[in-house]
Amino acid sequence: MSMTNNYELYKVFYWAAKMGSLTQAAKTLYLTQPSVSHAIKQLEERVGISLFYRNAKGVSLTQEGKILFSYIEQSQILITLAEEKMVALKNLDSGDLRIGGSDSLFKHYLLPFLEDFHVQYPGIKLHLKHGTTPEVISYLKEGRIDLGVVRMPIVDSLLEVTESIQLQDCFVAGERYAELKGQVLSMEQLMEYPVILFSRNSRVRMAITELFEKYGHELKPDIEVGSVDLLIEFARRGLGISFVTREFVSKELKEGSLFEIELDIEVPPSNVGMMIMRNMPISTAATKFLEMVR
Amino acid sequence: MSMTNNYELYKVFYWAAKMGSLTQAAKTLYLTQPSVSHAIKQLEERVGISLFYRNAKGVSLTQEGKILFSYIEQSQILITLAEEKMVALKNLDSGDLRIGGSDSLFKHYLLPFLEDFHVQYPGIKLHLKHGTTPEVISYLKEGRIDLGVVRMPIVDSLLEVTESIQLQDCFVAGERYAELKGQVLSMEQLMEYPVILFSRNSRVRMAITELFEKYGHELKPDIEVGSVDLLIEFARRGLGISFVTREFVSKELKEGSLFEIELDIEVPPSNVGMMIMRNMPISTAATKFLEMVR
DNA sequence: AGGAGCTATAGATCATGTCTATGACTAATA
DNA sequence: TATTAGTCATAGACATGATCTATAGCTCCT
Repeated sequence: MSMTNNYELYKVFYWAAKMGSLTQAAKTLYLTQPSVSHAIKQLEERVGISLFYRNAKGVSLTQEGKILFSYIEQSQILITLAEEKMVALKNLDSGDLRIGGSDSLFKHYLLPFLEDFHVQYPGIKLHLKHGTTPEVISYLKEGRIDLGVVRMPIVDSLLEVTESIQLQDCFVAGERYAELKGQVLSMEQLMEYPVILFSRNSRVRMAITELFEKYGHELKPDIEVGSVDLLIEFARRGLGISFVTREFVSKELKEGSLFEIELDIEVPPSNVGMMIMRNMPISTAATKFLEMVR
Repeated sequence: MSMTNNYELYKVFYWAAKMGSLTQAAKTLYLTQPSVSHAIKQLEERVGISLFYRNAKGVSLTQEGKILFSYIEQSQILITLAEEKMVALKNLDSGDLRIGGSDSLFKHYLLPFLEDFHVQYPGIKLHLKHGTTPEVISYLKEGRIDLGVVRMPIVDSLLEVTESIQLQDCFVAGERYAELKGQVLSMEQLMEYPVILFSRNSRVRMAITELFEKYGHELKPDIEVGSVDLLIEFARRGLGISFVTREFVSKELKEGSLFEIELDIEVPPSNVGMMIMRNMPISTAATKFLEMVR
């Protein structure tokens, strides 16, 4: 298929032409002069055209050699650029890191790591793609993100999930329901108040719904919102009792604008999971980021 | 200097990426699948980055692999174009043929060959560079022409000269000097008439001047012209006796507008010489042309 | 469950790229 | 003019490493 069947010869040709000397080319290529001489001879034989004039001070291209060189030069430059680019990617001087997850996890969990990473590797472009857990999983499988950050549990044989910090979800309310402070509510009691939940198909929403179901209750929210920020804000304004991740409202709990409502059952804690594709190579940037998170 | 130290690997990479399958790449490259697998593995190790995802139906590029491919693809395309160009040059579907010589030799000697050559190899561009013999020789040495066509003798150790047809120079005149028809003139007698010669540093001019000198005469032209056409035209119009190459005025001699003046000495014939550089590779086009001329 | 793809691995083989040593040549020196 | 110092070419030995065969492991599809 290829005329020469050895592209290595073009590298030798390139340097021989560029240096105007087989001896110099040999030095550049860390070869001996006879090797270069032999390589050029071979190339000429395979192409079937003389490419160089040999004279006492070195070599110079023939008419045909010049034509060949005009192509090969470009080709070699591209390879050099490619190699430089690869080194940059490896050194994390350049590249992309694409992470999928929920806005809340980005904001409340990942942000400090992202900041550190960006400071340390400013050449890496960060792409944050938010979506629900199933969306993030499919992004991952489609190769549109390098890693996904979601709430556990995840069961998918194609994914490799490493658990990160543990988070505790809980119900919180604002001053409006101050009478509940210090009390321990049953599920029935809780459900008498307006409940604010995250929108469907969120993992946290599913978890609490399932927990209530286990005890024979159907937890139906009075208000359904699409962001953790709204969940917090609504609770503060007294619109109801929000089910949120305790760690994400630590500021509000501390300053007292929200308080936690204790239940007579235990809401099981859940972990943050970092997902990557199983048995698939992972980019240098993603590897480095995962190391940082641990 | 080079990261991979084997550009051959890029060829394998290119085809593996292009085909999306190591097995298919192997077929394209006339290799076995393990060879390709091994080559890709090596490239990945040397670059230090995973380039492919391996899955059950073949391989697909990673993010980094895609970046590498964007460079390598261009590079490979250029090499392919280069190889196609080389084949075209070799097959004389493309290329240049640069010939140096005098206008008169082009017109009266080389023209039919040039026509034949052009018909047979229409893809080859012809460059005719006219000049005096020393000029043609220096063009040749500077590599600005592939071959030179001049009048013999040429003595230059750097040149390889092959003699071609023999030409006979002679004096001719037009009707104005009809009285000289049939006469045999001595040099002295000839010199009593106005003599028209080609401009200095032409080989023919030098030859006749030297011949006269040998007999103790100094041949000084009354008119000096720069082209053979003018030499002929001036003689026809009776401005004097021109020293021309007999073969170049055969038409005029036949139709009677010019007649040859016989001398009592013999003007030695001289050959046309085709010059190329000694010990220098010669282009395919030039080789073919030389073959045609013989 | 079985078959038909795919890629990976191990180990043997042998082609060929590379080396050393030397020669031939040219150009610029002494 | 002889010498020297550079060039590239050639020959033959050597060893690297590219390539092969054989085989295994895996995934998908029937």
